[in-house]
Amino acid sequence: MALTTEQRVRRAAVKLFAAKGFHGTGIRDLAQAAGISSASLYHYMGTKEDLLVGIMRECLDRLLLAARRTLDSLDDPADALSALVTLHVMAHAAQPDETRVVDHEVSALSRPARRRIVGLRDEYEDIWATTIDQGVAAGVFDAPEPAVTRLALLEMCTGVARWYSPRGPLPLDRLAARYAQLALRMLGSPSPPRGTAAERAREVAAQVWRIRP
Amino acid sequence: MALTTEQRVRRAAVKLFAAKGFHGTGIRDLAQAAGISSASLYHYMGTKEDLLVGIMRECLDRLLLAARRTLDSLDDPADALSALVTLHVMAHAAQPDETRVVDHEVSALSRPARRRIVGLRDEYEDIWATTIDQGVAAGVFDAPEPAVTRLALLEMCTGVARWYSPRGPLPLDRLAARYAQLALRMLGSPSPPRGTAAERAREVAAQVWRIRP
Amino acid sequence: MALTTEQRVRRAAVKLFAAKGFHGTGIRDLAQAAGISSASLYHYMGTKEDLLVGIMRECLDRLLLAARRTLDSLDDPADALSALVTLHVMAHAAQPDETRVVDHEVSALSRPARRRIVGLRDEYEDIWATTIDQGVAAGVFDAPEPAVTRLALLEMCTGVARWYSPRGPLPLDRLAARYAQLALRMLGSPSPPRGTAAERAREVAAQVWRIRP
Amino acid sequence: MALTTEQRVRRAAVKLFAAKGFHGTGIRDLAQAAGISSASLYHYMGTKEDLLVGIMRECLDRLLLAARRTLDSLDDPADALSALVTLHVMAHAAQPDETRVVDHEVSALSRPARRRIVGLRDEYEDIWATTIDQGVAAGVFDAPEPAVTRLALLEMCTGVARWYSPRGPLPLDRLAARYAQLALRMLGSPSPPRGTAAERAREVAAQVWRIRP
DNA sequence: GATGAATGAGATTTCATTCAT
DNA sequence: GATGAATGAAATCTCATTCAT
Repeated sequence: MALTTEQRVRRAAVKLFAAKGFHGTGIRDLAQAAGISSASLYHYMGTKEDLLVGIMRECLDRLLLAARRTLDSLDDPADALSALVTLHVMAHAAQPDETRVVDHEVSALSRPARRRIVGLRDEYEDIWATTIDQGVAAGVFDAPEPAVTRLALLEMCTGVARWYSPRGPLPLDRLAARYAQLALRMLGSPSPPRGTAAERAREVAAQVWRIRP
Repeated sequence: MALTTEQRVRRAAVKLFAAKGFHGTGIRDLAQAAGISSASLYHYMGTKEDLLVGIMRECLDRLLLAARRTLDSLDDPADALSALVTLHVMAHAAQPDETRVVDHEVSALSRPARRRIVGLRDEYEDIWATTIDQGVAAGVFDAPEPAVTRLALLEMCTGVARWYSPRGPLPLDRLAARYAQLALRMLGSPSPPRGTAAERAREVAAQVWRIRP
Repeated sequence: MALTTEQRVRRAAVKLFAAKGFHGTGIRDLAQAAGISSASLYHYMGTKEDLLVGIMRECLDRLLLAARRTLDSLDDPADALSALVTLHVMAHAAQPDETRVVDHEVSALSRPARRRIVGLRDEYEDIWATTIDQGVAAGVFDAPEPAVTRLALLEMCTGVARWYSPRGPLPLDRLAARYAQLALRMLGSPSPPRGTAAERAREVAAQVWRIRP
Repeated sequence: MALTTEQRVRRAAVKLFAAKGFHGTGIRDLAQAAGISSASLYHYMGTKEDLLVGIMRECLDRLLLAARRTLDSLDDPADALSALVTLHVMAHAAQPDETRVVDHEVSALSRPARRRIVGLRDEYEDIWATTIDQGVAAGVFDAPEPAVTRLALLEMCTGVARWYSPRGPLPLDRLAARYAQLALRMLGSPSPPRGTAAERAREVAAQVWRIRP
């Protein structure tokens, strides 16, 4: 079960890009962290940018997969949003480095790569937008400016990656539940989140990220 | 009222650091954007890092000043939090570049500079923490995990800098009001934000950032 | 009358590109030969390719200038061809490094640069083609395949850059005269080259390359 | 009749060295063009330089062999020179890549390899020198500067490799005949080239290079 | 025979910074 | 004040080559 060199490279990159930024991370830093020479690095990646793109793609692909898989079995908008928040928070708490890279380094991408990555991000955000709209239409959400509310929610949840520590006092599932509560409050939703949503979100998280809260 | 060269340098740096990151911005980029030679740059700044520190200091100093000045005349915790949210949102919407630099480039600082900047940031966040604690103690806020709520609030409000555009459909004061509402909802506060808080926040914002909403 | 650094760079490049080829010459070789650091090199050139293009352009520009200036005052096709050969040989004998670079390193150019340089070369060769055609039309040249003859002539004369040494037994003007004779023989021209052509060619060579035979 | 891997490597090298130069051709380019991995390349060649030397040796060996075999059966200097020109032109037109490599990449060789290759080239040129000298001695050639004439002839003929295309309008034997005529004109030889010389040259070319004009 | 893995050395180019003018 | 000239260090990436499998 030892890691392959390729995996070691990827992990080193994720950690360093998150800590020092893409431009702040040198090829030598990467090589040293992966335990190989900087020339050998080029067996496992194309350019440094390819490495970045790979990290971002995988992270966003998983987020999209998780969101879609979850919503497939949830009809109630409050449940759906609850599940989205739970998943998003779990993902960002469990993979803070990956998600921070996705969040912070878009500007480091070349034009064509940026277009692709932003496309994925937009797909993901569209899922949130749709869910919110459905809740508003159903009369269970109160969101005068749905777009503003969506962005507020997303930024709030994404921010978890910037401060959550598994070594802190709050276990991951408690954190996620708390955030789901905050989200429903923001939407003026009277109903407390039902267990089903959180249950479903946890199942999917376990499948997609192998998170076991 | 023409800008001094020093101001031009500062503004160019803010824009470029925000757009491409500190490490992604070269000294020559700065010089070109400021309209001087890269050698002349060194008359107006110390090192590149000094420039970054200056930008961050000023931004945080203003935020702190604004927060303190506002709270001086507000007793009610709901009013106080309302005002803090309003100020924070206005600052981040009106100065997205400055605040993004503060937010994203802490890792680019050397150890001693980082300590100072993080110190300022912590001072600022302490004001929020105190305000929340007071609301909880007074029974007007429902925040089982006050620290989590504080971080959720801050990330939500800070995120404004990443997406708000003055050319969008939402005027700044409406945005701030909406965020204040969201914040109070998150805190389970029954009382709608009173006009005084927003009023006071706008006064201070006008003094500190010359924002006229 | 000391050389500027830029001139030293140019000369070093000409010598090294001619001796070891463009790809065989490293940036460090250039810097060392020019007596500056490799970083300083970039004050005086853009990229290594820009340096190559500059060398080629200048060389071809001069060749074109010389050819045009000469033909302006020569009507007789035999005289004209005589003068072209004389100029070409003098240029290639006096500037063997420049001309060898033009001759050998076209394949090292990027697509757009190559297009420009080959364009210049074609302009120059067109002058030869026209001159030969005129001689054939006038009945003074016998060239069953004018294009073949032109290429044979050009290759023969260009080759001078690959072997001629000013330290050899043959002075430059004797060499040029000999080549003019060979060229007219190849064209089956009965008339010996008149003095006017060589005279005119020498004048122009003195103007364009400051050659004093 | 499929090619062996070794032949594929050799041909790929010839093509690439001719097109991009020795230093401009990477080991990976070679491997890709030969359809094997770059590590496998080292089963079929020693170093990259060995490959170059092999190409040059073979090319020059064949040229020498052809020249010697031809002259064995030709006594008349005009016939001999005619045959030399014919052979040289045919070789350079039929194998432009090989001959261009011989011509352009001598400077890429290490000292000892260069000595050997230049030795072969000198042997070959000596054959031309001797033939010209004999013609001069016999009074059939007019060459005031025999060495200059030899170099002019060789450069003219070698140049064929730089422009001749089998897809052009001129068949190979017509081209060779034209060049033989040009050569004899340059030498002031009154006699038209007799059929025997061309005949013999064609026979040898067929043996040595399997050229069928 | 064939190749993925590996690398030290070196490629070109940019970096932030200094200094004489 | 302003800048062209200069540079050591470092950037990303490629080089030819070796070797265990």
